[in-house]
Order: sequence, then structure tokens, then C-alpha cells
Amino acid sequence: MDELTIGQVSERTGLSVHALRYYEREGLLVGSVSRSSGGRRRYSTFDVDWIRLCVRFRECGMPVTEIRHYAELVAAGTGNEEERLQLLRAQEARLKHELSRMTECLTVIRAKADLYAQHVTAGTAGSLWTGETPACLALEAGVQPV
Amino acid sequence: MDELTIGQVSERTGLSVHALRYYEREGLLVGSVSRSSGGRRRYSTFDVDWIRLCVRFRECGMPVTEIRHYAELVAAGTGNEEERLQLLRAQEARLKHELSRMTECLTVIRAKADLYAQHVTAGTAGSLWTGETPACLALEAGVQPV
DNA sequence: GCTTGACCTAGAGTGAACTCTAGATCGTAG
DNA sequence: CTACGATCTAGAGTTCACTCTAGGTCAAGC
Repeated sequence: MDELTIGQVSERTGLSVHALRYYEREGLLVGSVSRSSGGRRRYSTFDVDWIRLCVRFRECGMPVTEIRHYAELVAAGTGNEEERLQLLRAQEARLKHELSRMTECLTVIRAKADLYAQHVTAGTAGSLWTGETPACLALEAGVQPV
Repeated sequence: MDELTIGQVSERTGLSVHALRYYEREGLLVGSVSRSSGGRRRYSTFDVDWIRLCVRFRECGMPVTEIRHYAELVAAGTGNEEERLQLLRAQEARLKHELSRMTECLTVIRAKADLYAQHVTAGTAGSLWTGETPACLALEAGVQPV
């Protein structure tokens, strides 16, 4: 139970077996996965946890090359903690940036959707949608509150 | 001033001129941009606002094909507001999902970074980093609070 | 022993979203 | 009139992160 096959790890992490082999090839894992006598991969609990961390990193937009860099630092052992910290902080900063951009987008989309909802429930007779420069277009392009 | 060149629009939207032409080719703009007598694009204020909206959509992960769909609905004129609303709501839902996933990642990264920061300021003599199964590795793979 | 399904490697293919190139044209400044 | 920088089109190239293929190996059940 500390020795999972690639298929089991695929189920547990949500990555395809192809992706798991790809991650290993690309050096995203700390060292390489151990093998059975027949040459099949046997993943340890640590491996699986690490892969889950990689999935997290990827989900938040961290590029593969940077995860590899981090994995290399971890593989190198103690002594480079400052560098790991820097990497983490950099990713944290980027993520915060990204989050605020996305929140802005959400605000815009919500504003537009709410206006549409209002219009749809009010029926097509609404005066908003007639006239020379239809407010429809203003609504489309103009509503950018943030 | 209601008639900008592609270079000016590039400056104002942050998209490259290549990307602007690409967006038009791909049908992301409502109709097509008007042209000068010599065949150069002349962007109206509406065009620019619309492009900014497209940038927002792209920033929040909306695929190009879906933006095209939305643009087609807008180009088709009134009568399909429900469908536009559905598209917007779908994007809103996906965005909320994405936001919560990213917030989770941020939590994980912060937790790891804070532990590292603690270690780094405490100096390498910390007992955390010695022993048979170094806590270093536990820290790497195990810290997944969310 | 045979079948079957999960696994192996190396390497080619895919889709998305640009990005760049080549070769031509436009239009303004000198 | 000429030079030059911005623009034009069509289409090829790039990057990223996988995903798939071909041709073979391993191991459990019948």
C-alpha cells in the first residue's frame, strides 16, 4: 500500500498515466520513481503527495519548468531553503495578481449578466434596446466598471 | 480620434498588432473593422471597447471559440439575449470555480512559504531538518491543508 | 501454455493562442 | 520624387502541456 502502480496513482491524482510519465521525464518529480523487478514504476506515498503538490502548482498556473526547478532544489537536499522560499514567494505574488485580475473579470461579467437578466425578465419591449446607438452595444462594450 | 490605427489600438489594449489581426480573422470582433481608402484598418471607439472586453474575457480563461460565439450573437442583433445571458452565466460559474481553486492553491503555497520562512530565520540548526525521514520532505509533500 | 490487460520506451501528433515571415502597399516628411 | 516606417495578406512557425501510437514486455487467471 506504500507501493502503487502508475494506474493507481493516475486514479488518485487525476493525472493520466501519460501525464505521469511525462512529469517524470520532465524532471518534475524529486529523483525518479522506483521500479519493480520487471521494470514497472512503484510510487511511494511521498511520490504521490509530491505529485499532488505538482498538480496544485500546475492548477495555479506555475509553468512546468519552474516546478522542475523547485524539484531540483528539493532533490539537492538542505542548504537552498532561501531559494525555495523565493520561488514560493514569487509564485504567491503572481497568484495574488492573477486572483485580483480574475476578480475584476468576474465583476465585469456579473455586471453584464445582471443587466441582461434585467432586460430578459423585463421583456423585449424595453426601451433600452432601441434607438440610434442602441444601448445594447453600449452595454456590450461600455460596461467595464472596474 | 474615433478612428484609430492598428498601432494605436495595440498600445491602448495591450494586444500586439498581430494579435489584433488574429482576433479579427477569428471572428472575435463584432462584424469587421472599417478600412481607410488605402485599405488600412480604422478602429472606432466601439471597436476598442469591444476589444478590451475580449481581453477581459481572455484573461479570465474564456476560450477564443466562445468569445467568437458571443460576438456572433451580438452581431446578430436583438432577439438572442437569453443565449448571451447563458453564456455569461456559464463563464461566471467557471470563473468562480477557478477562483476557489486558485485560492486553495494560494493557501497551500502560503503555508509552505511560511514554514520555510520560519526555518530560514531560525537558521539551519533547526531540528526540523534532521532525522531519518526529514521533516523537510514531509513539509514538501505533506503540507496540503485545504 | 495462452490470453489478456496493464505497463514499458521512444518519439510523433495535437490544440490553443498566438507570433513571425515574406513580399507588397500606403502615406507622410524632407 | 524618394525614403522610410507603418500597414497589408497569406501562410508558416512556435510554445506549452500534454496525448497518442507503435511495437514490445510483464504477470495473473484459466
